[in-house]
Amino acid sequence: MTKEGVDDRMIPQISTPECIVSKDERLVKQITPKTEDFSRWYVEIIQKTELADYAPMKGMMVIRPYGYAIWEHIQRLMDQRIKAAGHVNAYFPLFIPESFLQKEAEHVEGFSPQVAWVTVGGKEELEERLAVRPTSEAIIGHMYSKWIKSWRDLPVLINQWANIVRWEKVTRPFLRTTEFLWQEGHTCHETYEEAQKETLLILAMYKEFVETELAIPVLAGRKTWREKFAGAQETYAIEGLMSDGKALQMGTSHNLGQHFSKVFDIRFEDRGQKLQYVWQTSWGVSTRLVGALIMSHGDDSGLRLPPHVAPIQVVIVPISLGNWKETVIPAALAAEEILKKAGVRVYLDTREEFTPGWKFAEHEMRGVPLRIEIGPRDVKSGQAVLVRRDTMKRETLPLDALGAKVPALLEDIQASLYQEAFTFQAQNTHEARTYDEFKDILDTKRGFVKSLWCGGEACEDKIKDETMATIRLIPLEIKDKPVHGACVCCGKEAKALVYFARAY
RNA sequence: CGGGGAGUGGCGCAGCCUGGUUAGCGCGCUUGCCUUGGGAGCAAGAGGUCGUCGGUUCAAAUCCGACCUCCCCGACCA
Repeated sequence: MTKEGVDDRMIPQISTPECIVSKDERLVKQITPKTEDFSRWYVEIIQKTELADYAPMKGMMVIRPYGYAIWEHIQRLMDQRIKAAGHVNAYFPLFIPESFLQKEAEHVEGFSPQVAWVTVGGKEELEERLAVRPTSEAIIGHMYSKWIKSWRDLPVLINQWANIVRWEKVTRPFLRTTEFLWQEGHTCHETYEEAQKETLLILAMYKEFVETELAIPVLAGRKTWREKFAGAQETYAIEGLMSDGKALQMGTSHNLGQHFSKVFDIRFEDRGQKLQYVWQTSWGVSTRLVGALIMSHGDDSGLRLPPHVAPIQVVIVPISLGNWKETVIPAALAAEEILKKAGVRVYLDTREEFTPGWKFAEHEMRGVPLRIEIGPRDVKSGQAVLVRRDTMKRETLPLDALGAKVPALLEDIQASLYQEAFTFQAQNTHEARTYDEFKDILDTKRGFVKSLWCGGEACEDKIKDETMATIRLIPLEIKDKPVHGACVCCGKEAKALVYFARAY
């Protein structure tokens, strides 16, 4: 499929209407309502809208064309940003020798429970078993040590788009699967400061990306020691609040310090002719973002896709009445052409085996941001009926105004989806000063809980044990502004203001 | 990994307890007619090794065992 075009294969392959519609009722009835059972709603949306399907192996899924098209838009928009920030793409091997993985002690300890191993090649037992990459720091570190000799070789700014395998015990489509797709950036710098600058630059880039393109507001901040990436010096992340009140980590950016350069011997001669270890970063976002889209914007009728990443931005449904093939179709084709010229991903649904009403419900479920209805009445009056998926509001528009108006309308939908999610996040972020207050909020309201924390792991663990909530982030600004007050858990002098939540 | 639930045409289910001709139903699918402004109607068709493997039995969707997969609640999880 072309960048801005809509491939025919993007249209539904299997359709299973199961309901008779009366005007005032919810149209898409084959999905369990969100409020009734969020988990069930989530998996049903994925299957019925053909985003993905379960593979026969535990924890693995097939990303189907409609779901993959969303990922391709995410890739495209993210790749542009990564390159604009000076990075280049490369590809490293899927397999990593066990000895490489074991060089960084914390790294191997953190990942070993989740690593899949290759022990046999053909019929030969391998001398050294190979890890299927759970992340690529080790293999990339090895290569960097060969490539970097001088400060003139720095910085190294490389990204790769790849698949990753982590043997998870509990899996859910898109949110946590045994194999997933992601991008991982791996950079090397002359100084700690430069690496730190890169780490925060990427964090800001992720936040801007997710908010601009996915219309999901996120918090950005630092992770606690407990939640940090195995092998990193500091981990930063963006966290979104899903519409069931649980937080989702949507991207991480690590300052690796010299942890990996020391064990992989990545050294360079600096400007003062001294041998030094490089300072590194790594960072990634994954197909989990597709899960975030579903859980942030979806409603009881199905998906609501932000126009920037929607495989189909506009669907034109011709109303088949009377001699519609002679009257309506030419008008619909003209409208399609105008929209294509305006850069809109448009699909004209001329399938005759489905009624217009059926198509309305189907495209609604699949989250198409804007529907344009053109019928005999409209052709006569030279207009079309537009229905936006986010608000379900309809308006009429002269046919010759489509080219000018629709792109702006799509931007408006994008903005309103963001605004709605932002309001939700704001309304579900609460402050708690006492532990009783804290527990009450988690029990009755969920969402983010903003509280003071003493910095002790004992409190962090106790809160997790008792409430299932974890520290999602320490906001960045608190480093500069010391806090005053008591820890929400132990009451001792607090060191930081943090966001807690139950998380995926 | 622990506790609970489930697996029968593409989807949703009945049948199982109490084994016995041809495994049913709704939706979808195919063909034809007729329709189409919010998931139309009629008619005729196609589609199943009942999750897998093994056991009991003259006989297994049904009883027994093991395994696989999914869902829920925990434990674990950069």
